[in-house]
Amino acid sequence: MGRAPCCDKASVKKGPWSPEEDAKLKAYIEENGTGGNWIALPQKIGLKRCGKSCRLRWLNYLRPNIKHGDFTEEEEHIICSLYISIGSRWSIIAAQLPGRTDNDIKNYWNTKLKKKLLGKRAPSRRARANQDPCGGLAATAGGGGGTAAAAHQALSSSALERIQLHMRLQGLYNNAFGCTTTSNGGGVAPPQWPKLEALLPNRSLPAPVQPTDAVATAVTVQHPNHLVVAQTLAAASAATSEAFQVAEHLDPAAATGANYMPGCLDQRSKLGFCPSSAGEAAGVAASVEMTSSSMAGGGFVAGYGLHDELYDFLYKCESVGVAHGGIIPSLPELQCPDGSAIIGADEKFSTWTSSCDYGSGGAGDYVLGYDQ
DNA sequence: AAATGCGACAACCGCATTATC
DNA sequence: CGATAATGCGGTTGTCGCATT
Repeated sequence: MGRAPCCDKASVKKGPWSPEEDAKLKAYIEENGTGGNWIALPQKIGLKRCGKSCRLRWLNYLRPNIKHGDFTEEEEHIICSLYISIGSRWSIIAAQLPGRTDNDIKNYWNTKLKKKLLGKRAPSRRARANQDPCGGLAATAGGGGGTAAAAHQALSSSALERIQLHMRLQGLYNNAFGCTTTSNGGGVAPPQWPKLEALLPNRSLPAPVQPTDAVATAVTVQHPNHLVVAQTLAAASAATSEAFQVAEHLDPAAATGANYMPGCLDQRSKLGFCPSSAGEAAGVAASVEMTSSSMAGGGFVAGYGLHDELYDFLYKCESVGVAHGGIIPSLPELQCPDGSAIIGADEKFSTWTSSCDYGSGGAGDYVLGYDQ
Protein backbone atom coordinates (compact mmCIF):
# COMPACT_ATOMS: atom_id res chain seq x y z
CA MET A 1 0.00 0.00 0.00
CA GLY A 2 1.51 3.24 -1.08
CA ARG A 3 0.96 6.58 0.42
CA ALA A 4 -1.92 8.59 -0.96
CA PRO A 5 -0.70 11.25 -3.38
CA CYS A 6 -0.65 14.76 -1.97
CA CYS A 7 -2.46 16.08 -5.01
CA ASP A 8 -4.13 15.03 -8.22
CA LYS A 9 -1.13 14.57 -10.44
CA ALA A 10 -3.23 14.53 -13.58
CA SER A 11 -4.42 18.08 -13.08
CA VAL A 12 -1.21 19.48 -11.71
CA LYS A 13 1.36 21.25 -13.79
CA LYS A 14 4.97 20.16 -13.46
CA GLY A 15 8.26 21.54 -14.62
CA PRO A 16 9.73 25.02 -14.55
CA TRP A 17 7.73 27.85 -13.14
CA SER A 18 6.65 30.67 -15.40
CA PRO A 19 7.06 34.32 -14.39
CA GLU A 20 3.28 34.58 -14.17
CA GLU A 21 3.08 31.72 -11.72
CA ASP A 22 5.90 33.18 -9.69
CA ALA A 23 4.18 36.55 -9.58
CA LYS A 24 0.89 35.02 -8.47
CA LEU A 25 2.45 33.02 -5.70
CA LYS A 26 4.70 35.80 -4.50
CA ALA A 27 1.96 38.38 -4.49
CA TYR A 28 -0.41 36.15 -2.59
CA ILE A 29 2.03 35.06 0.08
CA GLU A 30 3.39 38.54 0.61
CA GLU A 31 -0.12 39.77 1.16
CA ASN A 32 -1.72 36.88 3.01
CA GLY A 33 1.02 34.56 4.08
CA THR A 34 0.80 30.88 3.41
CA GLY A 35 -2.26 30.53 5.56
CA GLY A 36 -0.64 27.56 7.21
CA ASN A 37 -1.80 25.26 4.48
CA TRP A 38 0.31 24.76 1.42
CA ILE A 39 -1.99 22.10 0.02
CA ALA A 40 -4.91 24.47 -0.24
CA LEU A 41 -2.88 27.46 -1.38
CA PRO A 42 -2.61 26.71 -5.11
CA GLN A 43 -6.37 26.35 -5.41
CA LYS A 44 -6.90 29.64 -3.62
CA ILE A 45 -4.80 31.54 -6.11
CA GLY A 46 -5.69 29.54 -9.18
CA LEU A 47 -2.37 27.81 -9.70
CA LYS A 48 -2.32 24.37 -11.22
CA ARG A 49 0.51 23.34 -8.97
CA CYS A 50 1.01 20.92 -6.15
CA GLY A 51 1.17 22.51 -2.74
CA LYS A 52 4.55 21.02 -2.16
CA SER A 53 5.76 22.54 -5.38
CA CYS A 54 4.48 25.96 -4.29
CA ARG A 55 6.21 25.63 -0.97
CA LEU A 56 9.48 24.67 -2.60
CA ARG A 57 9.27 27.51 -5.08
CA TRP A 58 8.61 30.02 -2.35
CA LEU A 59 11.28 28.77 0.01
CA ASN A 60 13.97 28.38 -2.62
CA TYR A 61 13.38 31.29 -4.95
CA LEU A 62 10.62 33.67 -4.16
CA ARG A 63 10.97 34.52 -0.52
CA PRO A 64 12.92 37.68 0.26
CA ASN A 65 16.67 37.84 0.82
CA ILE A 66 17.51 34.71 -1.10
CA LYS A 67 21.05 34.61 -2.40
CA HIS A 68 22.05 32.58 -5.40
CA GLY A 69 25.48 31.58 -6.64
CA ASP A 70 28.82 33.07 -5.73
CA PHE A 71 29.46 31.24 -2.51
CA THR A 72 32.14 32.98 -0.51
CA GLU A 73 35.15 31.27 0.97
CA GLU A 74 33.61 31.70 4.38
CA GLU A 75 30.47 30.00 3.23
CA GLU A 76 32.49 27.18 1.72
CA HIS A 77 34.27 26.75 5.02
CA ILE A 78 31.06 26.52 6.90
CA ILE A 79 29.56 24.08 4.47
CA CYS A 80 32.59 21.81 4.49
CA SER A 81 33.01 21.90 8.21
CA LEU A 82 29.41 21.16 8.88
CA TYR A 83 29.25 18.47 6.26
CA ILE A 84 32.17 16.66 7.82
CA SER A 85 30.65 17.06 11.24
CA ILE A 86 27.01 16.36 10.66
CA GLY A 87 26.75 15.03 7.15
CA SER A 88 24.14 15.91 4.61
CA ARG A 89 21.86 17.76 6.97
CA TRP A 90 21.36 20.46 4.41
CA SER A 91 18.65 22.25 6.29
CA ILE A 92 20.89 22.57 9.34
CA ILE A 93 23.76 23.77 7.22
CA ALA A 94 21.49 26.22 5.44
CA ALA A 95 20.40 27.57 8.80
CA GLN A 96 23.97 28.73 9.36
CA LEU A 97 24.07 30.58 6.05
CA PRO A 98 21.58 33.39 5.89
CA GLY A 99 20.01 33.73 2.50
CA ARG A 100 21.05 30.31 1.36
CA THR A 101 18.64 27.47 0.86
CA ASP A 102 19.24 23.84 1.57
CA ASN A 103 18.67 23.05 -2.09
CA ASP A 104 21.25 25.58 -3.15
CA ILE A 105 23.81 24.27 -0.73
CA LYS A 106 23.09 20.72 -1.67
CA ASN A 107 23.57 21.49 -5.35
CA TYR A 108 26.71 23.47 -4.68
CA TRP A 109 28.15 20.65 -2.65
CA ASN A 110 27.30 17.97 -5.17
CA THR A 111 28.54 19.87 -8.18
CA LYS A 112 31.56 21.75 -6.89
CA LEU A 113 32.69 21.41 -3.32
CA LYS A 114 32.65 17.65 -3.19
CA LYS A 115 34.88 17.38 -6.21
CA LYS A 116 37.12 20.10 -4.91
CA LEU A 117 37.64 18.31 -1.63
CA LEU A 118 37.66 14.72 -2.71
CA GLY A 119 39.68 15.57 -5.75
CA LYS A 120 38.01 13.06 -7.88
CA ARG A 121 35.48 13.25 -10.57
CA ALA A 122 32.28 11.57 -9.75
CA PRO A 123 30.97 9.56 -12.64
CA SER A 124 28.36 11.40 -14.54
CA ARG A 125 24.83 10.21 -14.43
CA ARG A 126 25.14 9.11 -18.01
CA ALA A 127 28.22 7.13 -17.18
CA ARG A 128 26.48 5.56 -14.22
CA ALA A 129 23.54 4.69 -16.38
CA ASN A 130 25.88 2.92 -18.77
CA GLN A 131 27.38 0.78 -16.07
CA ASP A 132 26.55 -2.88 -15.89
CA PRO A 133 22.95 -2.96 -14.80
CA CYS A 134 23.41 -6.40 -13.31
CA GLY A 135 26.03 -5.24 -10.87
CA GLY A 136 23.63 -3.87 -8.36
CA LEU A 137 21.40 -6.85 -8.58
CA ALA A 138 24.26 -9.21 -8.07
CA ALA A 139 25.34 -7.26 -5.04
CA THR A 140 21.99 -7.34 -3.39
CA ALA A 141 20.67 -10.68 -4.49
CA GLY A 142 21.22 -13.78 -2.46
CA GLY A 143 22.09 -14.25 1.15
CA GLY A 144 25.68 -14.58 2.30
CA GLY A 145 27.31 -13.93 -1.02
CA GLY A 146 26.56 -10.27 -1.02
CA THR A 147 27.55 -9.51 2.53
CA ALA A 148 30.37 -7.17 1.78
CA ALA A 149 28.53 -5.44 -0.97
CA ALA A 150 25.47 -5.14 1.17
CA ALA A 151 27.49 -3.68 3.98
CA HIS A 152 29.06 -1.32 1.55
CA GLN A 153 25.67 -0.24 0.40
CA ALA A 154 24.53 0.11 3.96
CA LEU A 155 27.18 2.70 4.51
CA SER A 156 25.81 5.87 3.12
CA SER A 157 27.71 7.62 0.42
CA SER A 158 27.58 10.61 2.66
CA ALA A 159 29.45 8.77 5.35
CA LEU A 160 31.97 7.49 2.86
CA GLU A 161 32.60 10.91 1.56
CA ARG A 162 33.14 12.23 5.03
CA ILE A 163 35.53 9.44 5.82
CA GLN A 164 37.37 10.16 2.62
CA LEU A 165 37.57 13.82 3.49
CA HIS A 166 39.16 12.96 6.79
CA MET A 167 41.54 10.66 5.02
CA ARG A 168 42.40 13.19 2.43
CA LEU A 169 43.14 15.80 5.01
CA GLN A 170 45.24 13.29 6.85
CA GLY A 171 47.07 12.58 3.65
CA LEU A 172 47.93 16.24 3.37
CA TYR A 173 49.21 16.22 6.89
CA ASN A 174 51.32 13.19 6.35
CA ASN A 175 52.90 14.63 3.28
CA ALA A 176 53.15 18.17 4.43
CA PHE A 177 54.56 17.47 7.88
CA GLY A 178 56.55 14.36 7.20
CA CYS A 179 54.30 12.05 9.13
CA THR A 180 53.97 8.54 7.91
CA THR A 181 51.60 5.71 8.33
CA THR A 182 54.22 3.05 8.40
CA SER A 183 54.22 0.13 10.72
CA ASN A 184 54.24 0.79 14.41
CA GLY A 185 56.27 -2.17 15.46
CA GLY A 186 55.21 -5.07 13.40
CA GLY A 187 51.52 -4.50 13.37
CA VAL A 188 49.52 -2.83 10.74
CA ALA A 189 49.97 0.88 10.82
CA PRO A 190 46.77 2.41 12.02
CA PRO A 191 45.26 5.00 9.78
CA GLN A 192 45.93 8.35 11.32
CA TRP A 193 42.99 10.62 11.36
CA PRO A 194 43.04 14.32 11.51
CA LYS A 195 42.61 15.46 15.04
CA LEU A 196 39.01 15.86 15.80
CA GLU A 197 39.28 19.20 17.31
CA ALA A 198 35.75 20.32 17.48
CA LEU A 199 34.16 22.43 14.90
CA LEU A 200 34.96 26.08 14.59
CA PRO A 201 37.90 26.66 16.82
CA ASN A 202 38.74 29.99 15.27
CA ARG A 203 35.60 31.27 13.76
CA SER A 204 32.18 31.40 15.20
CA LEU A 205 28.93 30.58 13.58
CA PRO A 206 25.71 32.44 14.18
CA ALA A 207 24.58 29.68 16.48
CA PRO A 208 26.22 26.66 18.01
CA VAL A 209 25.78 23.54 16.06
CA GLN A 210 23.76 21.04 17.94
CA PRO A 211 24.31 17.38 17.61
CA THR A 212 21.71 15.76 15.51
CA ASP A 213 19.95 12.48 15.74
CA ALA A 214 22.74 11.06 13.66
CA VAL A 215 25.11 11.79 16.48
CA ALA A 216 22.81 10.56 19.17
CA THR A 217 22.12 7.27 17.48
CA ALA A 218 25.77 6.49 17.08
CA VAL A 219 25.97 4.87 20.51
CA THR A 220 24.98 1.38 19.63
CA VAL A 221 27.88 -0.93 20.23
CA GLN A 222 27.85 -3.50 22.99
CA HIS A 223 31.47 -4.05 23.83
CA PRO A 224 32.70 -1.75 26.62
CA ASN A 225 35.57 -0.51 24.53
CA HIS A 226 33.31 -0.01 21.62
CA LEU A 227 30.88 1.88 23.74
CA VAL A 228 33.61 4.26 24.78
CA VAL A 229 34.57 4.79 21.21
CA ALA A 230 31.07 5.30 20.05
CA GLN A 231 30.26 7.72 22.80
CA THR A 232 33.41 9.68 22.37
CA LEU A 233 33.00 10.03 18.72
CA ALA A 234 29.36 10.72 18.94
CA ALA A 235 30.34 13.88 20.70
CA ALA A 236 33.29 14.58 18.50
CA SER A 237 32.35 13.69 15.00
CA ALA A 238 29.56 11.65 13.56
CA ALA A 239 31.66 11.09 10.48
CA THR A 240 34.52 9.48 12.29
CA SER A 241 32.17 7.58 14.52
CA GLU A 242 30.91 6.01 11.40
CA ALA A 243 34.41 5.35 10.28
CA PHE A 244 35.13 3.44 13.43
CA GLN A 245 31.91 1.58 13.25
CA VAL A 246 32.81 0.66 9.73
CA ALA A 247 36.15 -0.55 10.97
CA GLU A 248 34.47 -2.66 13.58
CA HIS A 249 32.03 -3.79 11.01
CA LEU A 250 34.83 -4.92 8.77
CA ASP A 251 36.66 -6.77 11.47
CA PRO A 252 35.10 -6.72 14.93
CA ALA A 253 37.87 -8.86 16.36
CA ALA A 254 40.66 -6.68 15.11
CA ALA A 255 38.81 -3.62 16.24
CA THR A 256 39.30 -4.57 19.85
CA GLY A 257 43.03 -4.95 19.43
CA ALA A 258 45.82 -2.49 18.93
CA ASN A 259 45.77 -2.36 15.19
CA TYR A 260 42.59 -0.55 14.81
CA MET A 261 41.72 2.87 15.96
CA PRO A 262 38.58 1.84 17.82
CA GLY A 263 40.62 -0.25 20.21
CA CYS A 264 43.65 1.95 20.19
CA LEU A 265 42.88 4.31 23.00
CA ASP A 266 46.42 5.56 23.27
CA GLN A 267 46.52 6.55 19.66
CA ARG A 268 43.23 8.26 19.90
CA SER A 269 44.12 10.16 23.00
CA LYS A 270 47.28 11.33 21.30
CA LEU A 271 45.19 12.67 18.53
CA GLY A 272 43.31 14.66 21.02
CA PHE A 273 39.83 13.38 20.78
CA CYS A 274 39.70 10.57 23.23
CA PRO A 275 38.99 11.01 26.90
CA SER A 276 41.24 9.05 29.16
CA SER A 277 38.55 7.08 30.86
CA ALA A 278 35.20 5.60 30.16
CA GLY A 279 33.62 7.93 32.65
CA GLU A 280 35.17 10.90 30.98
CA ALA A 281 34.05 9.60 27.67
CA ALA A 282 30.53 9.30 28.93
CA GLY A 283 30.79 12.84 30.14
CA VAL A 284 31.82 14.01 26.75
CA ALA A 285 29.04 12.07 25.17
CA ALA A 286 26.62 13.59 27.60
CA SER A 287 27.71 17.03 26.59
CA VAL A 288 25.10 18.44 24.33
CA GLU A 289 27.14 20.99 22.50
CA MET A 290 30.17 20.33 20.44
CA THR A 291 32.63 22.86 21.68
CA SER A 292 36.28 23.24 21.09
CA SER A 293 36.91 23.32 24.81
CA SER A 294 35.39 19.91 25.31
CA MET A 295 37.86 18.49 22.89
CA ALA A 296 40.83 20.64 23.73
CA GLY A 297 44.24 19.30 24.46
CA GLY A 298 46.48 16.94 22.61
CA GLY A 299 45.66 18.28 19.20
CA PHE A 300 48.04 17.81 16.38
CA VAL A 301 48.93 21.45 16.26
CA ALA A 302 47.56 23.66 18.95
CA GLY A 303 45.17 26.22 17.60
CA TYR A 304 45.11 24.74 14.16
CA GLY A 305 41.66 23.43 13.61
CA LEU A 306 39.44 21.76 11.12
CA HIS A 307 38.56 25.07 9.61
CA ASP A 308 42.16 25.80 8.96
CA GLU A 309 42.67 22.39 7.49
CA LEU A 310 39.81 22.97 5.17
CA TYR A 311 41.03 26.39 4.27
CA ASP A 312 44.44 25.06 3.45
CA PHE A 313 42.97 22.25 1.49
CA LEU A 314 40.55 24.34 -0.42
CA TYR A 315 42.77 27.28 -1.17
CA LYS A 316 46.35 26.35 -0.49
CA CYS A 317 46.64 22.98 -2.08
CA GLU A 318 48.91 24.43 -4.69
CA SER A 319 51.43 25.57 -2.16
CA VAL A 320 51.41 22.22 -0.46
CA GLY A 321 51.77 20.58 -3.81
CA VAL A 322 54.70 22.74 -4.77
CA ALA A 323 56.44 21.86 -1.57
CA HIS A 324 56.06 18.21 -2.35
CA GLY A 325 56.95 17.84 -5.93
CA GLY A 326 54.06 19.72 -7.39
CA ILE A 327 51.73 16.86 -6.81
CA ILE A 328 48.81 16.95 -4.53
CA PRO A 329 49.71 14.32 -2.01
CA SER A 330 47.99 11.04 -2.24
CA LEU A 331 46.10 9.52 0.57
CA PRO A 332 47.67 7.20 3.07
CA GLU A 333 47.51 3.59 2.30
CA LEU A 334 45.43 1.25 4.31
CA GLN A 335 45.65 -2.39 4.94
CA CYS A 336 42.72 -4.65 5.26
CA PRO A 337 42.23 -5.98 8.75
CA ASP A 338 42.96 -9.43 7.46
CA GLY A 339 46.14 -8.20 5.85
CA SER A 340 44.94 -9.25 2.46
CA ALA A 341 45.59 -6.06 0.63
CA ILE A 342 47.20 -2.71 0.91
CA ILE A 343 45.50 -0.10 -1.09
CA GLY A 344 45.33 3.62 -1.39
CA ALA A 345 42.52 5.19 0.48
CA ASP A 346 41.53 7.64 -2.16
CA GLU A 347 39.83 5.88 -5.00
CA LYS A 348 39.92 2.50 -3.43
CA PHE A 349 38.30 2.94 -0.10
CA SER A 350 35.02 1.65 -1.32
CA THR A 351 36.79 -1.21 -2.99
CA TRP A 352 38.40 -2.01 0.29
CA THR A 353 35.17 -2.02 2.20
CA SER A 354 33.52 -4.23 -0.34
CA SER A 355 36.41 -6.57 -0.95
CA CYS A 356 37.42 -7.37 2.60
CA ASP A 357 35.70 -10.50 3.71
CA TYR A 358 34.90 -9.94 7.33
CA GLY A 359 32.45 -12.76 7.67
CA SER A 360 28.75 -12.77 8.18
CA GLY A 361 28.62 -13.16 11.92
CA GLY A 362 29.23 -9.60 12.91
CA ALA A 363 27.01 -7.88 10.48
CA GLY A 364 23.91 -7.99 12.57
CA ASP A 365 25.66 -6.97 15.75
CA TYR A 366 26.69 -3.56 14.63
CA VAL A 367 24.39 -0.82 13.84
CA LEU A 368 25.33 1.90 11.52
CA GLY A 369 24.98 5.00 13.54
CA TYR A 370 24.09 7.26 10.75
CA ASP A 371 20.45 7.15 10.02
CA GLN A 372 20.45 6.76 6.31
C1' DA B 1 27.68 22.36 -38.24
C1' DA B 2 26.12 18.41 -35.84
C1' DA B 3 26.69 15.14 -32.18
C1' DT B 4 28.06 14.16 -27.80
C1' DG B 5 29.62 14.97 -23.11
C1' DC B 6 29.27 17.37 -19.10
C1' DG B 7 28.14 20.73 -15.45
C1' DA B 8 24.79 23.38 -13.17
C1' DC B 9 20.53 24.11 -11.40
C1' DA B 10 15.53 23.63 -10.74
C1' DA B 11 12.14 20.63 -9.57
C1' DC B 12 10.15 16.25 -8.26
C1' DC B 13 9.57 12.09 -5.42
C1' DG B 14 9.07 9.54 -1.50
C1' DC B 15 10.13 8.82 3.27
C1' DA B 16 10.25 10.68 8.03
C1' DT B 17 8.54 13.63 11.28
C1' DT B 18 5.19 16.54 13.31
C1' DA B 19 0.62 18.30 14.03
C1' DT B 20 -4.14 17.66 14.35
C1' DC B 21 -8.33 15.27 15.03
C1' DC C 1 -3.64 7.04 21.94
C1' DG C 2 -4.01 5.78 17.27
C1' DA C 3 -5.10 7.39 12.57
C1' DT C 4 -4.65 10.68 9.23
C1' DA C 5 -3.03 14.84 7.08
C1' DA C 6 0.44 18.29 6.49
C1' DT C 7 5.00 19.58 6.36
C1' DG C 8 10.02 19.04 6.19
C1' DC C 9 13.82 17.00 4.30
C1' DG C 10 17.25 14.62 1.49
C1' DG C 11 18.07 12.02 -2.61
C1' DT C 12 17.32 11.82 -7.32
C1' DT C 13 16.00 13.18 -11.87
C1' DG C 14 15.02 16.34 -15.79
C1' DT C 15 16.44 19.97 -18.51
C1' DC C 16 19.15 23.51 -20.33
C1' DG C 17 23.31 25.56 -21.97
C1' DC C 18 28.14 25.43 -22.82
C1' DA C 19 32.35 22.91 -24.22
C1' DT C 20 34.47 19.53 -26.77
C1' DT C 21 34.95 16.26 -30.48
